[in-house]
Amino acid sequence: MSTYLEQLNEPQRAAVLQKDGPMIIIAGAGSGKTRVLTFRIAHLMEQGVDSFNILALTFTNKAAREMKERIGKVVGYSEAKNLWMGTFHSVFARILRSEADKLGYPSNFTIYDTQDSVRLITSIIKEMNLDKDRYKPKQILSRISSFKNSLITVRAYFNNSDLQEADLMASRPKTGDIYKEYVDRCFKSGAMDFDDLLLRTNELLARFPDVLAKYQNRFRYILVDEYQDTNHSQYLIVRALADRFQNICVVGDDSQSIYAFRGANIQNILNFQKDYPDVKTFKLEQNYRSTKNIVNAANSVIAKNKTRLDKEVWTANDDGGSIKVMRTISDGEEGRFVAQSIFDNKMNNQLTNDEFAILYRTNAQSRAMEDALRKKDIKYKIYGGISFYQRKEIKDLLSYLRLLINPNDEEALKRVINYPARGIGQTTIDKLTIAANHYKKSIFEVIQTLPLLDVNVNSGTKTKLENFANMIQRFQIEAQSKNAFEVADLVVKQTQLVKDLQKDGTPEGVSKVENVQELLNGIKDFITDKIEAGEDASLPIFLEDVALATDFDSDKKDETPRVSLMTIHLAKGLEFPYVYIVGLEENLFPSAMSMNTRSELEEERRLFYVALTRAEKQAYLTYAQTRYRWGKLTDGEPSRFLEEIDDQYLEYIAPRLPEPSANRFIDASLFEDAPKKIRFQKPIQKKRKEFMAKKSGDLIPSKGKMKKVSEVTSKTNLFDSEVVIGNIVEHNRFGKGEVVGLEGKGPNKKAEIQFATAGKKKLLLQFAKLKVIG
DNA sequence: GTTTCGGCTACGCAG
DNA sequence: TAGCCGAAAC
Repeated sequence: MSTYLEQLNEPQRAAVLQKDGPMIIIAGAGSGKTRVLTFRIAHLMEQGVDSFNILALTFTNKAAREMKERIGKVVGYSEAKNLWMGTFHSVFARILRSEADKLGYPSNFTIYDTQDSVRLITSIIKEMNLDKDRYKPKQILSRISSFKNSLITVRAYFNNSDLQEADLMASRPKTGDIYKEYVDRCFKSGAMDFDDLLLRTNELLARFPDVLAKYQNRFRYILVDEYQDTNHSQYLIVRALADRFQNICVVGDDSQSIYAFRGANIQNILNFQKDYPDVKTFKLEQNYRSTKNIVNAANSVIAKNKTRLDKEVWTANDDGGSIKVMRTISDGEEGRFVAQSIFDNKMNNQLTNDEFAILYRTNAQSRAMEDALRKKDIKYKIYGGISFYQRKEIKDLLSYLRLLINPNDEEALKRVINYPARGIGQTTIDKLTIAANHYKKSIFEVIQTLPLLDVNVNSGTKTKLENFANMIQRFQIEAQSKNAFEVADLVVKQTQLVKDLQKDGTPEGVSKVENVQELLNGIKDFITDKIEAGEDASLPIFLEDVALATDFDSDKKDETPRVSLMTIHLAKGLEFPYVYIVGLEENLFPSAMSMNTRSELEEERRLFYVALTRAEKQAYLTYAQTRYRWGKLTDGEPSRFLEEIDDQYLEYIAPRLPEPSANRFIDASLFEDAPKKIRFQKPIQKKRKEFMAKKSGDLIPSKGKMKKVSEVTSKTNLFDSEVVIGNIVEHNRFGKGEVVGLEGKGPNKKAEIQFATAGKKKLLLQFAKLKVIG
């Protein structure tokens, strides 16, 4: 028996050894799921399954890379290289490229990102003379996206009176027309959006039985990770591919299904047993990641959900510390608390930045955290938000590259046709667009054949257009003999893109130039990496990687350790010793938009479950009483999720005020974001009010675990985690002193302090108003 | 045709 | 607060 099997527990081993037939692995948080998947694939290969016949669909490209790496260690890298492993989008984008002609697409089709899609829809709405306030482009796109994810094509839409009626009732009767135009324009541009990558794969497999047979035959063993987050479109692809051999293994955790908003259907995992009646079920319930306190607290919350598969997550790990709950007066103070706490934990426990993560519900919350971390000089990295590839200067350069690969790419063309400015304005673009629709050509084709067409542009503009088209064509010719980096470099020089950025001279301009440089370096790295791996290093592949890249994919290896900041959605699958979950307020988390239905609220609760189960050693939960939202100061109440955690796992801690500033009596930073106005508490339900009062220390706590009350004085009570031997502290009466000893536990914890003037004293931390100053 | 400025709106998560 | 869009000025 191979040695790796000995590293597994009983259910893990059983799941690895189950070779054929449909199977489902219900994997609780931190239950060693990746290890099982890895070993299972390695085991299949050792059993003689050709790596070429295995398809593994992961949630991120990074997960795929890491898994390949680990499998390589077991079975050898040359074998592992042939595995088909990646996200749905990247695997099927690759397959679609090789089959594109069957669907009438060029193999160099562009992948539109959300921004491209929104811009296209915006221009369609404008061209159709529709009210953009009624037809909000983002909303329309999300509706179109949900159509596509449910395999509702334009034709299906117009055959479905319910859908049309729904749009009519929503005062958006032209939704179907926009959908049709959007699909047509994408097709004409040789572009697929994210949803098309799945929809067109379905189309390919449905319309071409020989293609289906080919891939069924190739992918004899299929594994799908994070199955609870697959949408209908993905579900159908998997089912079609697995239909012949039925060797389908799905892994997931219904408690961690958090992507309903993009069409994920939790029923896929709940119904798997119905889809494959002879399915073998495995449950991984032992958590290896977190302390008992964290696991039990998370269990106590998720138990409130009704829609669940039966399972019991447990751990043999230590109890660990209680989960710390912190109330602050503002989002700014919340940030300072987190930064201070990270600072203290680092000092007291000899930790590095990368052992901490700050998780939030919305990207907008990162700012307060960033400010506080920067002030404390703590290095951090933000994941998500506006990614590198979405920056204007980067997208502009990428658009040139896209355009020379696929000149029909309308969104790319519109971005660069007048950037840097070359006298081709909106009026001209509008005329070209009309002509393109009329002649059923792409805009680029219209420009190329301008003399033959009846387009009302003056001769000066015609020359400018010709020059532009000639330049793109020159790039295309050069691209045939040059590599991706050389082409990009040429584009930068010829278009004078960098010169344009340099001329404004502002710090933003400088950083933009640096970004362009970084992109060029990125292309260089891409080429080196691919050539080393013996893979395709061409420009189209680079553009595809970029289009499907997530923030984790561009992780630099050499960097200094940093605190990770990200949304909870992004944190799925990750783990950190210390986790701060911030912004635990009603209307923020759970989100105000997710409180209308039970299922929405259950999804928010799963999201909280995901957040909590990221923590290995210690979790902190914070909330702010006031917060800037939409540029306004708003009041908040503590999140219901705080109430839902069984109280025995929580500890409400006191604010530790920031380090003294130059003026030791008045700390200016305390007032930076003081509420500009004081509002009266709005009437709230009794229970919540009591809860809030309790958590905030205004009432005497019934269970005696509340330890702190004062926020007004500059000195405050200190607790277990916050004072260590060697700390310099300050006491109201005794002045400064050094902590020379600690004894007792919890509320009885005492510190022995050598005061400079008052001598040695033993003080109960629970009562002594101390301030750590060094 | 290009640039700038002011008003409006947005903060829900993502491949 | 920021980013976007349309109007006005150049």
